Amino acid sequence: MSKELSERKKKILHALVDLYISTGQPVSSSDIQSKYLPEVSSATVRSELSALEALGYIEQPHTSAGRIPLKEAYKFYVDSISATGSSETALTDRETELIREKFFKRLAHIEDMSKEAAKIISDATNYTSFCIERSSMDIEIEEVKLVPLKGRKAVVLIVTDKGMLANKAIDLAEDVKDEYIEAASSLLNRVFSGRNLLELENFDLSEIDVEIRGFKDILDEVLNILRIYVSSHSDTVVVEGALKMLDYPEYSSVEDAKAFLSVIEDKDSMAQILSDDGSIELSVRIGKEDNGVDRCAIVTAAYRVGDDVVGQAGVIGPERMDYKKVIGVLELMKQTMSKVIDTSSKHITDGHGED
Amino acid sequence: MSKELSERKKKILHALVDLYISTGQPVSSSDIQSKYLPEVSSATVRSELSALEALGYIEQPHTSAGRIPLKEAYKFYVDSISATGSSETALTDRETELIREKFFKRLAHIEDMSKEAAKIISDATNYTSFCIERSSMDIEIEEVKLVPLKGRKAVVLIVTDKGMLANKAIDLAEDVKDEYIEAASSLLNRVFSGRNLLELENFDLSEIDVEIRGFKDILDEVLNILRIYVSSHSDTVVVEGALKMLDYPEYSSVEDAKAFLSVIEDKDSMAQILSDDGSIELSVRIGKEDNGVDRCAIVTAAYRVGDDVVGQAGVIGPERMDYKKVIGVLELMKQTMSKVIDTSSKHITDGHGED
DNA sequence: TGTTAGCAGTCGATGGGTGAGAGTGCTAGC
DNA sequence: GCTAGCACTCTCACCCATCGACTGCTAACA
Repeated sequence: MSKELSERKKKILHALVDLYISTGQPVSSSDIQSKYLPEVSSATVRSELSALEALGYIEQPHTSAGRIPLKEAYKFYVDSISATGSSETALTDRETELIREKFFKRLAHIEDMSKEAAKIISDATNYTSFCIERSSMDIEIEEVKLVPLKGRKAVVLIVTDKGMLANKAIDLAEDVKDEYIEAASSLLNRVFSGRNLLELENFDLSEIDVEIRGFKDILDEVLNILRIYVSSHSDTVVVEGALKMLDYPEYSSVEDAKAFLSVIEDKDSMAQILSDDGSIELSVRIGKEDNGVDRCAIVTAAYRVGDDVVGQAGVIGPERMDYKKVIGVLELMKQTMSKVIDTSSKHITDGHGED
Repeated sequence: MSKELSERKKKILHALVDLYISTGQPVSSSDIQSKYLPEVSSATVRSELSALEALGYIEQPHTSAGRIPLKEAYKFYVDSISATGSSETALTDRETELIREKFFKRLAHIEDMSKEAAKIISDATNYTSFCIERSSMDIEIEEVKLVPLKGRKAVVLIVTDKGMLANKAIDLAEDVKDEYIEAASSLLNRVFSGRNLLELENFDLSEIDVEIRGFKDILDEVLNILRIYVSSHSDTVVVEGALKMLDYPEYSSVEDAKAFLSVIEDKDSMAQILSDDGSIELSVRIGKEDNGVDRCAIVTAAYRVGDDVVGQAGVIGPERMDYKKVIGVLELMKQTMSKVIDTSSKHITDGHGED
């Protein structure tokens, strides 16, 4: 790929992508000429176009058709957007304000923040969006409580520095005395307090078997709760507006639609697809992936609190995507998410049990 | 609709639906004759067919095509299945055993039982399936506990007769003494113990304002937790295999597919669609609904524990559905679900908190 | 009266042929 | 280096003829 294109070639290439994004139709030399380059003739544009085709930027579906952009053309286009101070023409001030407002208003409840964020992004862009929360698992247990209930039941409470708590009702073997509960409580605290959740994965009870004696069952229970917690709180992926992709002619056949949806709805494959560019500020990937989302472009942005990346959000759509708008919205998301999380993480978060 | 069809008409109608279900193509007189009625000629079948058409059971897409079943024909077909001791030919013994085994094995964890059940049904039938859990809300609060944690935090535990528990960390205004906690605990118990969750919806704190004094905040918190619990634990709907519908030619256009999927994935509209025949043992609804799932058949079965309907599961598919198989699988579901729930409801169920 | 064979009629699906339209590449001239 | 003009290519939409699948009807038969 030759490093530098002439200014006119750049202009033409940019125009072609612009037109293709808005119409979805192959772009002809005269389209470009009349709307973007009135100072030259279409024949000139044509010769430039065949040069660009030789360079691998664009192609013709067939001889008598216009040109459509290839991957390289989109890359060039995205680069040229980011270079020229992104959010300049993408969103109007009014739109920006509206979206920003939504972010601040709807993200008040931190529990399903990623879901709400994905919704906002999908609504604003009209593409399928996703949000992935990287659970750092850098969570420390502060306190473990064993609370006796009526009957032979008890509840285990686990309090962490991030304020989360897991609880589970357990059956006790027999009616037990307060002393037993207290002893168990203090043992549990000695064993678990101050530990990081990650260490627990290969935690061996025998390390501390001097004292366990009658408490083995309870220790096992607690360990089990923690393991379930860790495994169920790995990265969570939320997808919103999956069906929006079907609005675009790229996915007008049911087979394609089905293939797309089955990848999109499988959290695991999504997590994997997105794992590559976890920490990249703003990543744009275009074109063939060997993983089922062919002919797609994926734009992701990481949001962070302080220096830590806590999640990513993004958009998945046809290659022919309104990159300007998408990038604009995602920039907005980054700013607001970081702020919202930062302010709300000071409060303890809640969890309500499930049946 | 004339009350009784001649035996031969019944046989022909049944044959027609059978053939149409398996091929999806309009059925011709000679198809029926050769495969189901070799003792008469196709001309005879033809005259019977036009009689059945006049009766409103079947129709011709166009003059030179075979007949396809109408709603009435499906109804007749389903009735004739249920009449002849359903699960006779539907599933082989081996299949039955396999499915039954799956039910017993995979439904061990009661938390996501409906999800698993839906999965099994969808796998077994190859149709989109759903499962709806009717949360009776007939839940009584047994005990409320206020557990102090380190710092200024405390956890509210609510234990119900169904074993569920909701918890939430709350901030206390200031460092409080044990006596305060104890007093609050006993007040909470006096106020809430023995109450049914449903009464709480329009519960007025002022009723008991004699004693609340310094405890108003905590009472509010608890009430709030309960309300959130009630609202988030209304009927839950799970859908599995939504994309399977797209395998059937009935939904080969993207528009149709999209319309279908957007109804299916909206829990509320699903809940509404299914609310009609909540307590019906086995309900089959075929054809035009004014709610978005056109040209669909919906088969639902209620499962119960004792006399209470605790949920429904079912299948949604093209009118041209393998009713024998579906009904067979759902029968199996009813039996096993009831048993599984009954045995496992003796244990207390757990809930682990979320962040 | 019910059943059957035979036949004409109807309609959808398929496939080749045609003409219009869109866009290009090439060439010659400025 | 640019441009006007023109020949060329290819798709798309349309028409038309043909084929095949069924039916409905009629007349004959038990």
